[in-house]
Amino acid sequence: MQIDTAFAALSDPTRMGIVMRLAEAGEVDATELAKPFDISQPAVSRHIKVLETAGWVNRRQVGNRRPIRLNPEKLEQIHVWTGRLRATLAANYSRLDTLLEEDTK
Amino acid sequence: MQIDTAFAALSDPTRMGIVMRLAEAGEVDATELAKPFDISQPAVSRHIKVLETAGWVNRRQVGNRRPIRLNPEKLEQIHVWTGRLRATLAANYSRLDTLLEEDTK
DNA sequence: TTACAATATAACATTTAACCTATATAACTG
DNA sequence: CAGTTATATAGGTTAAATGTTATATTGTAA
Repeated sequence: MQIDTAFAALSDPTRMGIVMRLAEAGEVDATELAKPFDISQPAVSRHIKVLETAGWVNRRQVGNRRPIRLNPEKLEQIHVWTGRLRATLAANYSRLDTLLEEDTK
Repeated sequence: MQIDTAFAALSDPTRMGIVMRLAEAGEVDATELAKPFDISQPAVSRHIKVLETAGWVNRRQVGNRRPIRLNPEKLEQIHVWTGRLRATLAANYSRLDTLLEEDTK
């Protein structure tokens, strides 16, 4: 499942910004995507590649442009994962609190 | 909100392993937490610190031990964030698909 | 108080990530 | 075909992350 790879891809503010923008704008060309950032075009190109490798975005070819869009499955995967972990945690929480009280005594 | 910091903290497999274990075990001492990993005790200690700084875990002091536990709020935060982004994406999706069809023509 | 156990910090080496400029590739335009 | 636009790759530099060993700190226990 390589869930840590998915997290690693979002650990950079530029990539996070790209993901947020794609969620709102739907589909954006690489060049357009690069504009708000104060780094070079090649740098953005590599960020996009990192996101693609991690499964966060898909690219298609339209003429000489490469529109990028979010892969909703990846988002879903993280959402589900956090949901499950939350459930696991909640299940263990009451037991844990009991232990904490004993410790305090 | 520094959501990318939260993701960065989970971008390392050791830290991800620590978080998973804490979700299941509730609360674990630093030494105990280090055992499954093939790295030194100081390395694990630093990973714990990264998680703590990012808000993923809390430590308390019990004698000369430092039991660690997950901070459920952080998990909740990520869960909510992915949920919202998913909603945003879904809202834009029908519009996007229309665009894609026009392109294909 | 002396020694031990749990954990953190320091100092240093090594790997990885991110950036830049220059250049390559591929498609569009005249 | 020649020039331009969009994007990717290569080569090199710098900074950040990670790991190691040695040592410091703090609490426990004899």
